[in-house]
Amino acid sequence: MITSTKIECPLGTLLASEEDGALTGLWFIGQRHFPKGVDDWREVADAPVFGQLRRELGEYFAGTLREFDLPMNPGGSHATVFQRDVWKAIAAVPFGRTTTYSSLAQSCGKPSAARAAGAATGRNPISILIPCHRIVGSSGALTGYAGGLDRKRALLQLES
Amino acid sequence: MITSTKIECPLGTLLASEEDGALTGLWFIGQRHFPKGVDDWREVADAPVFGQLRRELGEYFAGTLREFDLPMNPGGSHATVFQRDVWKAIAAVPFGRTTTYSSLAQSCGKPSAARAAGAATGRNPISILIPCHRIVGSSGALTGYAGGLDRKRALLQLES
DNA sequence: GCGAGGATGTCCGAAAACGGCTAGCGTATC
DNA sequence: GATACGCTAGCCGTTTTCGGACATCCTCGC
Repeated sequence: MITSTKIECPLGTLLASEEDGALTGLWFIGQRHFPKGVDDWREVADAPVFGQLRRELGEYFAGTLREFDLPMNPGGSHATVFQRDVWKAIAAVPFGRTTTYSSLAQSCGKPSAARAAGAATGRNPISILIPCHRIVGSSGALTGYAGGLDRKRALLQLES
Repeated sequence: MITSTKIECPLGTLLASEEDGALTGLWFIGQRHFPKGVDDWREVADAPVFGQLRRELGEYFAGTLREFDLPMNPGGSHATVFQRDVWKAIAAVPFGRTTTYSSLAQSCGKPSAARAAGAATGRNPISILIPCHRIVGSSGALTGYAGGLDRKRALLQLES
């Protein structure tokens, strides 16, 4: 059974989802690739991991926390191997730094799959914690963000 | 998290699956439409519902039980509305009786969907308890069974 | 420089194929 | 005449298949 809750942050309202004690998703309400089965989830605001998430997000936006630390399980069961690899590579990009889509592809052992890496980045289920906003084009352009480029800019700004 | 266990019965070995206290599946090992994600499940032989299932199956094959009674939740989340309707209709067929595919279709409000009803019957996730072996062609022929016609014959024999 | 084109894994929509079917006929067999 | 096969053409939800479209980037020809 998946449970969920809503969380307010300076950039808007987030929907968080949890299963078996691990965070499985975090999306801006109505963003691109917003999950579908939401109606089947049960709203439970006080699951342990949600409390921790609220706390850490608060500190992050206050500028006092640079690395999140809580149990995560992105994508549940229907994510592909390649997607998992990409998300893992994204998670390795440190606070305040950026990297490129082709560099991600390289980390996954598929140097020529830059475009595919872009697609996988867009499907990142855990915004902010898996910092897909730190991925930019090889020219340095922002190119895209499922939550909207404004938010991507704001997050990078916050980390600089 | 889905848990599973194996159960022996006179017709072969069964795989049972459970989630949140309800039985979600029961298949003959290796049958047609055997589930796919089995590797992600965890074997836990002593879940409460499994104990009850073992007991009731034992009595059923011994001929002393005619109606199963335990929490069921067929199909998890990715089953179709039509499939659920069909399975519900199948569950309504009493011990020792049979009905036809077209009659099933009728019960679901789609009188001309007999063939589709056949397809849905084949996908029945909970063998024996949802008695898809009690469904026959309009001529009385057995026509098909995901676990093999021999087992269908045997089950009908047992109930006669 | 600058535009065009190819490589890549996944999702999405549309279209085709596929069944655990059936009723309706035309022939064959008593 | 009855009954029994056997074929055929519709029936319909689901599955499979296929063709684009992407949060890209490098190369090659001009």
